[in-house]
Parts: sequence; structure tokens; C-alpha cells
Amino acid sequence: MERDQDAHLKKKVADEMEFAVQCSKCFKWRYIPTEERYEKIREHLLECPFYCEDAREWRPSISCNDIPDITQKEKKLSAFDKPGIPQPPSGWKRIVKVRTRGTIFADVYYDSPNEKRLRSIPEVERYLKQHSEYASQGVKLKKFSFKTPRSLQQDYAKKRSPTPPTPSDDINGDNAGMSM
DNA sequence: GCCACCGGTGGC
DNA sequence: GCCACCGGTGGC
Repeated sequence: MERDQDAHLKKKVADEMEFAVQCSKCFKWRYIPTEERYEKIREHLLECPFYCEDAREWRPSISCNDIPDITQKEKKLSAFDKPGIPQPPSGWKRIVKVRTRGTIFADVYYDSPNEKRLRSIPEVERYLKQHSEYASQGVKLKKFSFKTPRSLQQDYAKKRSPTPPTPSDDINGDNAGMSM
């Protein structure tokens, strides 16, 4: 029963999101086939950069010479997720919702295994206190991060200081990304 | 009535 | 000035 719900939730999320990271050599974006893989890559991105060749595990002939999977021209909203965000505890899901309007770019939520949606560190803290079973499973507050990604679309940033021109290197290789 | 979404703001 | 947090509410 719970397992079905979990699968359902996963599918729902998968329908909404695609995951991609940027090659640290050619800076092209490559789709990552599963969220699990994406989370793992993102978590270790600082120590362990991603290269197009790493995608050969699921796309045998891929290389930096291939056209990017995603370009900034695309209509879809894109975002850099911040690197170093831990994988959510098993059964938990980290949701990034890009806002379609408004001044804030995105919201981050965690869905607990029983589908309770939590919106902030204090909420998670309270929830974990009330549900000691998670603590005994080793779920730690440290595993949660509500850091929001930043926009790939430079013109989105109303607030961000008009980032003095780095026109050519608009994308740096040190961030993982996702597109939605 | 619920909840996804957006806005306001307090604390840094 | 920024952003984490949470209140309010419109749409279902």
C-alpha cells in the first residue's frame, strides 16, 4: 500500500521533472536518466565533476562532440541546483518547484515517506521530533537542505544584482542543474 | 476543506 | 539586500 503510493508519487514527480547536469569540460547539459543517479552525481559534484563520458553508462557512444541535450534557448525553465546538497534520506523526496511568477525563483519541499510535505528546516525538525521512528532510522536534519536553485535565465533575476557581464562564460561547470 | 502557490517580512 | 520562513488565499 505504502509502496504503491510511493511509486505513484515517484511517477508523478518523474513526469514533472527531468534531471540534467553539465559536463565540466564542454559545459554541455546531459540528461540523467533517473533521479537517484542525479542525486548521487549532484551530491558529489564538487569532488567528482561530471563529464560527458560518464553518461556512457547509459548512452554508450556519447561524447563532448555531441550536441547538448538542453540549450538555454529552450522555453522550459531551467535552473542550476546548488552543489553539495545531500541525497534525501531513503523514502524521502526533495521537490524543487520553480515559480512561474513572482519574485522568488523557486521553492524547495521535502515529501516524507508518508507524503507529508515539509517546507522548512523548522518544520522538518518538528516533524522528526513527532515521528521518532525516523530518527531511529537514522534520518538526520543534516540531510535536508532547502537551498533553492538559481535561474539559468539571466533575465529572470529581478533581484540579483545585474551580474556584471560575464557574457561568454554564462555557465560555469561547477554546478549541477535540472530543468523543469 | 485542502493544498499549491505566491507574497510579505524579520533576521541576518 | 537577500532569503528562509510561514501566513494567506484562490482554485480545485
